This record gives sequence, structure tokens and C-alpha cells, in this order.
Amino acid sequence: MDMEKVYNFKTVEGKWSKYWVENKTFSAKVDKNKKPFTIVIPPANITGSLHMGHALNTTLQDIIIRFKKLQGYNTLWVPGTDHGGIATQNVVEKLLKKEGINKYELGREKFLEKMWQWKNKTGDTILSQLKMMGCGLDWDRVAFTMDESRSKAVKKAFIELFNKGLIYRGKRLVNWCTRCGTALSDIEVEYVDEKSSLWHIKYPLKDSNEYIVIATTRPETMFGDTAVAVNPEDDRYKKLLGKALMLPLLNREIKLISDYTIDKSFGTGALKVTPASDAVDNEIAKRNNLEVIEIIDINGKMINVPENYKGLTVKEAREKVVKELEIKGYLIKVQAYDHKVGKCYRCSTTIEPLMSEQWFLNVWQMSKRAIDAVNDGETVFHPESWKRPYTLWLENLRDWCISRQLWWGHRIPIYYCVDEKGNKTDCKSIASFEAPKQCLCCKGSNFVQDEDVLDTWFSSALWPVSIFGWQEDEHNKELKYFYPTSVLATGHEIIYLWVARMVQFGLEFMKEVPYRDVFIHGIVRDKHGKKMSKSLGNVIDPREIMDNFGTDALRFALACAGALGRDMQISEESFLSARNFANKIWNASRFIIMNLEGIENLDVDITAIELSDKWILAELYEMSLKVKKAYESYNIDTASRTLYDFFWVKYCDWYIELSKIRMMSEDLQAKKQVLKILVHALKVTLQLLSPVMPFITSEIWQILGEKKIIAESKFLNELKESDKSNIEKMKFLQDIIIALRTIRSKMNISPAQQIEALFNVLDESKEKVVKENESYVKQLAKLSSITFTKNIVRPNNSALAVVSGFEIFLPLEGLIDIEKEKTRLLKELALAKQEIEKTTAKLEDDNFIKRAPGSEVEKIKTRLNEANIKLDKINESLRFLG
RNA sequence: GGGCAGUUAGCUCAGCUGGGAGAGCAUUUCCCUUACAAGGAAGAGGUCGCAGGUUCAAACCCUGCACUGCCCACCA
Repeated sequence: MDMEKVYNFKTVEGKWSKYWVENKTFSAKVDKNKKPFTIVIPPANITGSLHMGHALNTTLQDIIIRFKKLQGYNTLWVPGTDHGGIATQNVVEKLLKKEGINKYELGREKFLEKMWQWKNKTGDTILSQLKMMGCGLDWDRVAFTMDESRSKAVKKAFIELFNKGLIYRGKRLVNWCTRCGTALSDIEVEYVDEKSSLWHIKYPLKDSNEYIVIATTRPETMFGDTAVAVNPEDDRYKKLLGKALMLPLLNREIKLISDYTIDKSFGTGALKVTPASDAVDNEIAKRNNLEVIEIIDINGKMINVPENYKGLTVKEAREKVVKELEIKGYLIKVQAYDHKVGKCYRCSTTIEPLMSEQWFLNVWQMSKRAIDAVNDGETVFHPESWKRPYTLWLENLRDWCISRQLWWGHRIPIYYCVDEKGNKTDCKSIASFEAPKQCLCCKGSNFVQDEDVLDTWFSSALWPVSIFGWQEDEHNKELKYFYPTSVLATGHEIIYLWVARMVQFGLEFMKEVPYRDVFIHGIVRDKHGKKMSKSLGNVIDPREIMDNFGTDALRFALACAGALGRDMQISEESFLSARNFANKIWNASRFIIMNLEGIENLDVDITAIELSDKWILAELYEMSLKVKKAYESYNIDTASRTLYDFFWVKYCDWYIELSKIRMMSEDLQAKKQVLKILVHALKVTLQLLSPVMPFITSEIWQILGEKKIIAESKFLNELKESDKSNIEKMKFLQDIIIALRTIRSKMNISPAQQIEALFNVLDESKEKVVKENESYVKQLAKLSSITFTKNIVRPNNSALAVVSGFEIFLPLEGLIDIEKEKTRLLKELALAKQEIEKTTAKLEDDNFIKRAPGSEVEKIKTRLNEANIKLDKINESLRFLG
């Protein structure tokens, strides 16, 4: 099979992604003889197609899975998607709105039909994208957070928690999104800086001309005020405590109370207390037994207010109140003020704290256990720096509001007993998988199910257990074998929303953490450092990249992009160089495969004959150690970069070039020897690189396999250690070659032109290495001959290179530009002088001699020595040149 | 107000337990040398944010500061 000159990723990728799926390459079964290595995918929300963040996340997981598979683990990576509650419902609602359809007119049932249609479409898109990415997922295990089995898990968990008394219903102040029409948990609120005002308002004392001034950002909520609070230590107000104030506009009597949380220095030190519209106020109200007056309804409209305010939006009411207060002389001053305002994390609507009947989960005990698990090292964060934020968050966690007033989601499995007319009775509500047959209290048989659904993160939190059938059988084999999973890979934006909650639930239901490692990777940003988002229009679509540069290029670029846990900025250029790398791999392999033509077998052992062989084997060994270590510690970027450097620079630029000498020789045995090493190093590199670039490596591996002349290469641990000193020796030769090339380049000598060289030996110990490897120098520096001498007769019109142990002359009669050579030498001279100064200074420092390790001192001495020789030789040459 | 990251070449980023500043892209010169022009060779480009400290020796360790980003927080 002829290999194309340019790597054609399209045909190769299509072939392999199909092969892996059809061949069930990544299916896993319980196998007690093998160690499991398990990852559950963070299920993508079915809001649309996968973006660059998903591409990064899945690439990293796939790299880990494929690497562990190479190491012989029984690997399992479970795919799935998330129904994404509020987010997905919003997307579909918007879509329907475009068609002029309102969800309320449609009705719950019909609306859910639309949701499922959407789910089927986008769910498939996402899964097919994962397949295109080459992800080594077990496709027999695809799960969805709202499929039948996962629904059962949600019910089971809810019922258990309810029966333990951890889930309760209550009327509390919750974060309410008036647009989504639902309550949100505390972490689903994002705080955004907003320019606003601080209004200073007079609150008169009852039957007095005196007044207190309060400062507020929300004047419209004054209708719900039930007190004014001051700090008990505040001398300004001490004598007034307990007195009655008259609420402006309403003329309702409220008390002046004290509370320790009041900051004397803020505003006027007096806070209007609106228990139904502010979390702080609500706490104060609880402590002081204040009445709670609700003034804003779930649509964000004013209620329980004077007639002319009723039904106004919050914004309208604010303007009107301010105007009225001003007219009536209550407004003292308005101060420009910036503060943070809570916004819905899904639609950015301003959150209204409202009193509302909701379901809550008591998380106190679960949090404590989740903290302990991480402190005890049962679960380890990578990087470790995330441990603290995780712990702090759990320590201060309030009960989780788990009910949502949405339609798309897991309906809360609570049933209320109703009478014949359908009215709820006072009987106890029942948590149950199905509607109960009979009420335990009144023996009635009519029930209605709670209208609300659960927070989407409730089912996400169960993911690692629900995926292995905990809901069917808590002691099933799969759960026992695959749980706890090995690692969870995710971005840091969902540590609280998801990671912490999985740990809580895992410990609650399995008595064991859900994963051993948490690999927190960075977030993909655009080239200006902004988060990629549709609204900013700065998204790079992974599909476009795959189309233009190839999937391996996409994967490699992402793998290289950022050090562990750090955010990364991505631009098109990074994919370009990754594509070039793929092409380089392709062509290097092509070269080797071309040279295998006509060779029946490689019946030679991998024996390092020459220095270059010993060198590349030593480099290969060092590289494999480093790469392996990097993979294991989730330093995917280090692994990728190391492979890149080894392959491109060491393998291609040096070893392949050096191998050509033997490749072109008549000696078949020599050719076979070098080919064997070339193939061996290539195969090891391909193996190590295959987790990152599975397509191209599989393809080349297969082509090599078809040759049937090379036995399987050994992997990693079986690689033999090589003598590191060969790396030093090779470095020495490379320095000589580079020095000669530099001269050629400076003098503009055509590569076609062979020139001779005179090596004046200054240090006999170095002579042997060069003599033994003379052909390398000749080949790579394009020399026609090398003459070794000890008694130099300086040739006219020659260029000079001084390297460790040698003074090299290139006689360049007719080619040399004397002025250029002088300039070049002067520059070299300056460098040598600098080196002498630096090293001399060190060696003259007694402290350095006394305290630095001997090896270090020796190193400096050598450097000084060589710099001195260089200086002398350059000076001589300069004198000679005139 | 706390906490956590970051600040290294024009851009994007590496730099492990302190001992001669690196890569990719961009740029300059030369080369279509029979694996690869998506390539090869050579070069230019950095007071490693600032100021102190520890050390024989600091991009790296410590302290402070500045700037950027993120997270958390009941100053209305």
C-alpha cells in the first residue's frame, strides 16, 4: 500500500472511529482477574452540540482511558447525557416561542413531548460527536439522567432520604427566577456588578418630629418592612431602641430593633428590614420574631401594596416609590452605588428572594462526611489546590433547595392524599415509586403527585452509582467491581454543583466515595482570555477544527494547551501546528515503510551498533519514563510536549538523518540493523502517543503490522535502560555539526557544496569520539573530508569554529567573506569574554568554592577553561585575518 | 471583605526537588538535499511584574506590593 505524501486524516479517522464502535474495542465486563480502571463521563447537557470545553474534557478522559488500557487495566469509560433541567427547558421554550407557541397553552404533557423530541435529536448529536472524537467509551452502556433506570435511582434516593427525615418541605426564603418561574439553589445564583443607587430615606418616629434615616438599594420593598434594625452598640440610636417608627407612604407602625449583624459604618447604620425579600432581613426577622409580609409575587409583580402599586413590576414600583418619597419629602439623598446583584445562572434574570414552599435536603451530615473523605485522602484532588475551596464550601453549606417549578425533570415522588373533590387532605404525604393504593391515615385511595420536579443536579449527583445499577441492586457485581471509579475529570466550574454532591451522595448511598482522583482541568478561553460563549460569538466549534485540521490535531492541541488545572487560551494557530505534527509523523513513518520495501524479514536483534543507536535508545528510554510519569499524574501537556520533542527533534531531525548513511549503503545487514531500531523507536513512540492521537497512530501501526516483519514492540516497563553517557557523547557531536552548519549558513554556502574541514586536536581524549563517528559529521555538515592534525598549518581564507577539544578550520577559498567572518568571530569573542568573566567571578568567590558542591565547581572550571581556549583561538584567527 | 490562581520572547505557553533562560506560532537569511515546503538549516528576539529577604547561587524558596483573572461572602 502506498502512503500518500500528505496525511489524509479524513479517510483514516472515519475508518477508525467506526471500527472502534463496531468492534466494541472499549466495551468492558467484570473480570476479576484484571484490575478495573473506571471513568464515568460528565454527562453533557442536551442543550446543543459539544463545544470546545467538552472537546477538552473528553479528550483528556480518553487519553487517560487509552493509556490505562495500554498498561493492561480493564478500562471502562461510561458515556451518557444529562437532561439538564432548567437549561434545556429554556432552550426548547425559546424555540417554541419563535414558532409562536407558549408552553402554558401547550400544557405540561404536550410540552414534555416536545422536550423528548429535542432530547432524542440533540442526545444523538452529542453521542455521535463523541464517536467522531474517537472516544474510547463503552457504547453498550449509554445512559441518560432521565432514562427509566436513572429515574428509578432518583426515586429510590429521594424516598430513602425522605424516610430518613433528611428531605423536608417548608416555606422559606428562596432564590426565585421570575423568568424561569422557579426556585434555584444558592449556587445557581451568580452575582454580577451593577450600577445602582443608595437611597437615603426618612423613617419618622411615631408622634415625634424626629426621624431615622435608612439607606437602601431597594426602596420598593419598603412596603414589606416590618422593622428598622441598628447595631446595639450604636450610640446614635441606643436611646431610641424599642420606639415605634412610622413607615412612610403606608403610615404603618414598625419597631426600631437592634441586631448584632448591622454594620454601624455602612450608610446611616440603620437597616430597613424586609423579611420577605432579603435573606439577611429574613434572618433578622427570625431572631426578632418579626412579621413577614410578602410584597412581590412569583411573577415579580407587587402584591399586598397600596392599590396604585399593585401589579407593577419591581422596576416600575421602584421608580414610583422614589418619586413619591421625593414629593412627600422623605427622600434625603440619592448616592451612586455599585453593588452585586444576583442573577439566574441560566437566563441572567435578576433573582428575587421570595418566600416560597419548597423541598429541602438537609446536607449537614453528608457535608461533614464529604469533607472527611477528602481530608483522609480517600479522594484526592489534582491539582491539590482545589481541596481547600471544596472543604470551605461544604463547611458553610446551607440546606439544598431541591425542588424546581419546572416541567422538564424528575417529578418529585411525593403523593398527597386528596378527597373526592380533589382537595388535599391533612393526611401525611407519602414518598413512593408509584401512586400509593391506600392512604395510611384515612384509608382513602385518591392521590395527586407533587407538581414540582427535582433540581437537575440531584440526578447528576447520583450518576456514579446510578450508572452501575445501584437502583436495581445495591450489591450487584458491576457496582462492586467498578465502584468507586478511578478518576473524575472535569472543569473547576462545577466542583460545587456536581463534584461535591457526588461525593455526598456516594458516601450516603454506597458508604464509599465515588472516585479516587478528581482531575480538575482548566477552562478553554479564546485568544483574548475570555470564556467562550455563544453570546460573545467567540466560540471555536470543535467540528470545524476536526474538519479543517483533523481530530488528532484537535486532540493534540488541546492536550498540550495548559498545565494541570490552568485555564488555556486557544486560537486557530495551535491547531495548525498540531496538524503539522500529524503530517510529520505520517511522513517519517512513510520514509521508514518505504525503506522496508523489498526486505523479507528483519532477522536481527535490536542491537545498538553505533553511537547514534545507543543514543536514540537512551533518549527513547528517558522519554518513555517521563511520558509515563506525566500521564499517571495527569500532566497531559507534559506527556504530549515530551513526545513531540522526542519525535520531531531527536527522532526525525537527528536519528533519521543519521540513519540515512546506513540506509543508502550496500550493506543489507547494516540497513536491517538500523531499520530495526528505527521501527522499534517508532513503535514505542506510536504506542505512547496513541492515547493523544489515536487515529494516526492506529493507522500507521496497522500498516506496520501488514509488513509482518516486525515482532510486537515491548511496552514501557519492558524497555531496557540505556547508558545515559551516550546522550552526552552525542551532544558533543551535535555541537560540532551545529557549529559547522552555522558557518555554512553565515557564509551562504549552498547545501550542495561539499567542503573540507581541518580538525586541529586540542584535547586528545575527544579525538576518538569524533573519529569513530566521522561519517555523521561529514554527512550532516556536508563535508567532503575531515583531516585530523595536531600541528596545524593554518590555511588561508578559512573560517574558524572552536568547540570543546577542537579548533576547526574550514578552508573557504573563494567562498569566504572575510568581513563577515570577522564580524562573526568578534561576536563569538564577546560571548567568550562574558563567559570568562562570569565563571572567573564565581571561582574567585571563596564562599562558592567552600559551599557549592564539588561537581558544580568542576563544571565551572571546565567552562572557564573552554572559554579561555576559545578566546585564544579566536584571537589568533582574528590576527591572522588581519 | 476573604480565598485561590496567574504575571517568563511580539503572541500562546513550558520550565520537576534552587546551579549555564525553553517550545510552538510570528519574524530574518539560505535551501524544492531523493520522508515531509504542513519541510530542512541557521539567526534575531527576554533586566523571568516590582521591591526586599534567605542562600556561595533565585524565574524557582520566604515577605511585602502592583496588576489581571476566578471563586466565595448577609455592608443593606
